[in-house]
Amino acid sequence: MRPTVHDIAAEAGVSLATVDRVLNHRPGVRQKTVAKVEEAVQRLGYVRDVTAANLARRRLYPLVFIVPTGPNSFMRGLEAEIHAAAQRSSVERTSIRIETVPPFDPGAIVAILDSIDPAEVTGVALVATDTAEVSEAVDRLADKGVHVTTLVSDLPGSRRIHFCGIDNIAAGRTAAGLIGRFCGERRGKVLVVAGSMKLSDHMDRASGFAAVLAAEFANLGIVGPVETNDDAGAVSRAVSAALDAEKDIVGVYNLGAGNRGLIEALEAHRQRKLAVVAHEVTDHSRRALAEGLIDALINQDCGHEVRSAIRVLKARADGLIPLSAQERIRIDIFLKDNLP
Amino acid sequence: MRPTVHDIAAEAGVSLATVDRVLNHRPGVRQKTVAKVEEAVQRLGYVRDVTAANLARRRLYPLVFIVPTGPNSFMRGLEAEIHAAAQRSSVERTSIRIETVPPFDPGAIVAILDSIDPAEVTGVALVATDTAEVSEAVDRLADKGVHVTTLVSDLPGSRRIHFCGIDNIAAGRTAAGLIGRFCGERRGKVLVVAGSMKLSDHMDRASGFAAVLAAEFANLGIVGPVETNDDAGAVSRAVSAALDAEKDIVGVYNLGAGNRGLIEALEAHRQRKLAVVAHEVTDHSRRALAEGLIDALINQDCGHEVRSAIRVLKARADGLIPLSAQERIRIDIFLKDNLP
DNA sequence: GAAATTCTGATTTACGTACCTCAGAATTTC
DNA sequence: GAAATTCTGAGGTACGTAAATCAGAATTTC
Repeated sequence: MRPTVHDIAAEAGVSLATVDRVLNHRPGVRQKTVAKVEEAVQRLGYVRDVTAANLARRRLYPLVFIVPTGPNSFMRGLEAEIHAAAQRSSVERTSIRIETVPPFDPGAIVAILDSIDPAEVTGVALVATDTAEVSEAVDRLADKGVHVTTLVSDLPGSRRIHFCGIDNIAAGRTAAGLIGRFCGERRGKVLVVAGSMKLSDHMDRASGFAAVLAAEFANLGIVGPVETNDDAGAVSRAVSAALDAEKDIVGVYNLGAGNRGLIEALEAHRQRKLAVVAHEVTDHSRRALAEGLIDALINQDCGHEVRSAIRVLKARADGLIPLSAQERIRIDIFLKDNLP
Repeated sequence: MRPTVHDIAAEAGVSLATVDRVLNHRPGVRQKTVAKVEEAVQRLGYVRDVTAANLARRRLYPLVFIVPTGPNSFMRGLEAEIHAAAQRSSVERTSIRIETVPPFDPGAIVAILDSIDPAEVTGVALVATDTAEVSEAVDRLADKGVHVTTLVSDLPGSRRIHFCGIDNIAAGRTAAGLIGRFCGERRGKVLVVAGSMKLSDHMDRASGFAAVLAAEFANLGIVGPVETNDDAGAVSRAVSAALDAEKDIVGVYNLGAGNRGLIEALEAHRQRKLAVVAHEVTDHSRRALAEGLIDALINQDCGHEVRSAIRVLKARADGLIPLSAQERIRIDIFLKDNLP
């Protein structure tokens, strides 16, 4: 049988109240007694029953999620996953509020961050644009004792406690590895399309991609990255224009959103033999993958990301350090053959 | 505030004891009263607090895992993950016993399955060889009220409640998609190496691979599958022999274990340009991927599989139906660029 | 050495559920 | 309509922990 607080009270020769004080770092216990209790804990291998503790403590975890609005399918999927997590609130003792902000609008994010009351919120998860003002607002929140974790796109300089997203440099490298291998011996250029270099995830993907292409695929060069602000129309125009202008383009890597536009352009250039890699499985990209317009999709499971963010924020609220190995978000690669 | 049993007692105008009888399907309640209570549950949206319930009932989940012995790195990794899960037993209220059996030995599996006492075990997870005798032993256990889930390799005809593993047909298809694309315009053959066609996972991979190669890559044919019983020496000899005999082999797909042997053979044929795909990330395969001997690894996260098996068995023991979407194990693809 | 302060123990209630007993009400049976 | 049976309510204890109160012991202060 697993030992309880009663057992360690008996073992240490102190009362239940004292054990409780030591375990919960409450004052009013002599150093010598603390040592006795801790020794008993060690000896019996006591571990607190978290479920019983939470029951007794009636603990709640009020969390805030900040996500951009707009037609971006991935972000809408993310929001859906947050809603799904909110449905499980009663079971997980969370209470989740979703705040939406216009995309690419650091000011709006800052306004929300600054309006958060530390008495009412224990943790915040946000999809960040990587600018100094957002970073500073995150630090201000951290000062107030609210833990912040970034979601999908990181804020490397800030005091966020964790990043719930994929390693985007590795994602870019992977895209290069795929396109490079898909092109085989062919010589030519790869068109790189990005949303905004204000997003650290896009920056990272672009640099990872460029690095591997340069190092391992001497037969391939790069056109771009072209910035589109993740607008499908802009993506479509940019890709069409590039394909028309440069006849030696043999591959396309869309590292941002707006796959609808990418697909439109590809449909108009079906006769070109292109190795195409894009990000995120959505209804559109899934169809294009099945049809062979896109060769591979790199995906991050936003359900995992949301659940991971919640776990991390809850753990930190309880003063625990989350196991980073457990919380790693994987870079999923989908061909049409392993699409779920 | 989330409603409790007290609330629904008040709402239904009955006593706590009656609510308890209804919720736990205990006898002694008139049909009319049952309806009143169930209505109140609906109206207030009551959900049982599972943690409190488990606390009160001091529930334990004794589980048995059956895994093959032998040098197979993947199986050793699987066993390590089961041990890791056993470490968390006190938190998860499980008590996990690991039974090992010689690989490819249906008789040994049957013996263990038949020796399991339903009074002492609530669930079993096993790595199965797909033979009729094992399938029948699983059904006998199911009759006795012990839930069984398969792990890694499935037992399709049996009454196992769940398969914790990847879709191996899709895995084979994916391998074909990768090798096909990696080969580009080249013409030739792909060598397929398998462990044993007695394992349903190997069967499935082989058939998925063959189907996609035939349908989509007319330039490529198949040599094999060669059976090696997952022995590294046998794999090495088989690959070397095939590469020497057939000069038009342009790719190799090892769908079983024994990557050590595969790597040995590839090292001896470094001058050949081969698209190579294998399964499972281990120390050896990881190194070979980094060195470029292997182009891609298809992986299943055995940690996920073990944790999923535990969740499923616990849920079924409580009479719940696990969410199959949650429990899907993904087909991971690793290039050297996204290796964690 | 008395008073003030700090520490410790004993005891109690609570969290939400399970499960038990016992008495009394309601219903059925003869 | 009495007896037998079935149903329901009231109340309690338990699970392992948190948190509070209060009294008494130990220690410090003057």
